[in-house]
Amino acid sequence: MSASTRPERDPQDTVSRILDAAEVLFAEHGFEGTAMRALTARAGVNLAAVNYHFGSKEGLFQRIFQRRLAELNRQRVQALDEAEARSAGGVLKASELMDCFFGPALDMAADTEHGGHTFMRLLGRTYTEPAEFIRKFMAEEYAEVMDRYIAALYRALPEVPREEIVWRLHFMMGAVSYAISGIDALALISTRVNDDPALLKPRLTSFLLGGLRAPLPPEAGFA
Amino acid sequence: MSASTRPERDPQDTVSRILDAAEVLFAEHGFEGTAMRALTARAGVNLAAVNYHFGSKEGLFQRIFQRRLAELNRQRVQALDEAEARSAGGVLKASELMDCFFGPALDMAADTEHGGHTFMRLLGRTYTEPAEFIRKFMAEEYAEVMDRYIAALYRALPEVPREEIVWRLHFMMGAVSYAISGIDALALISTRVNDDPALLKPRLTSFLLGGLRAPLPPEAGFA
DNA sequence: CTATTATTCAAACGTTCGTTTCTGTTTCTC
DNA sequence: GAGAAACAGAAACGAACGTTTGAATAATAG
Repeated sequence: MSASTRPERDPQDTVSRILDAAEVLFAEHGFEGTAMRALTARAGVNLAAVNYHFGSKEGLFQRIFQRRLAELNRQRVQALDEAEARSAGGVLKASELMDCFFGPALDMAADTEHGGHTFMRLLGRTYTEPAEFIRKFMAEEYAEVMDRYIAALYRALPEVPREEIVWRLHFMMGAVSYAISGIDALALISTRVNDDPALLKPRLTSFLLGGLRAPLPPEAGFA
Repeated sequence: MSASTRPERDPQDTVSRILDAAEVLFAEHGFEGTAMRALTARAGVNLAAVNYHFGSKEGLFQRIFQRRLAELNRQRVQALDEAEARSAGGVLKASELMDCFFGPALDMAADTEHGGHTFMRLLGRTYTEPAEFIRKFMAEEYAEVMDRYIAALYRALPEVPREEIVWRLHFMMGAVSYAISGIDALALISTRVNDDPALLKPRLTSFLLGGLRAPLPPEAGFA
């Protein structure tokens, strides 16, 4: 059994096995709550493999976000590019912009076969546990796409002050993030509800559009 | 220096000093990310004090939620009771219900002097890191208030299916939670924005109402 | 005052953590 | 096929973790 045995493991396999296992465990137990030994055991690799391939646990965490978040925001920018090209200089409607921005995120969240859903849950978690070492990275990754969408939304809704748009985009991202983290939090507020993921997107879209186009709040601060 | 020295420490002080310090650190670094030694050092108490007074780290975590969450949901039920009494059997408007439900949360989040703001940040985190031992407790704590508000919202908006109301309440809680966690996540999406906490409440309320009253999504699922 | 209880404290417990080291094995290069 | 580079694997590293212990001190009751 020397010349006939095939190599038992794909050479590039170890890295992606670690990434997949880590995505699941980080999403489930958080960064601090995930032990290297549990992680490597799930991936079926040696304990030292993470440090060898990613340098450290933090390096692994960062790499997970790189491969997913870059792709997500690339899709968002591309969707906006295409929509703007289609409109030929005209102003895009807010509903179109919403589809371009949240569509890729919701599609990724609906993908349960390639880990997209898992990553979106992890992303939702990470917004609320802003580890210092990931904050700067996230800000860079989001800078371009945010600037472009805020500008486009302002053109679509000139009657809404720019600052209000920033706030409402913030609110919307919160709603989406929770909607994706989904069943867990939903079970908190009511037992047994139809959680068909195919229905989430239209539900969420109409809710978000309603919020985005809501009447402006009464101006406070006159005293 | 024997008879003249006063007792140096308030007897009940240790417990609340621990609770306050833990609230801050759990909100900042999460449950797993907070070390007992860092916690007791911040509180200025002995390392063993947490286990003595709360049994365990988990016991302390649970106690934090008991003292705040019970009060929060008590205010919500009371606000609903009073509104229903005022209306004398009439149907409450959705905007009134929103004020009753989210008002106490936003007020608590605006209280930076007694730790209310810190706790609401911790609460937002905890929704997304559903530790098994806290999930059941949260569900119990929320059961009554959720049932009552969902029923009241359905009376206010009979044209919106009950299931849609549950979803939209879910979306709204997500938006509120992110809005409260606030500046941190907001800095991600745009630099320099007016973050006056007094303006948050009206901003958020109009956004939420817009979403709650939005046109229903196109019915999917005929295929 | 004495006896009892409640609390504080320093020290140590055993365990688990992320990381490193070093040896063995495979894979590529010439 | 020899040498170099890349990778896998077992074992150990020191540090930090949550918790426990037992003695010292403060408060309380009879």
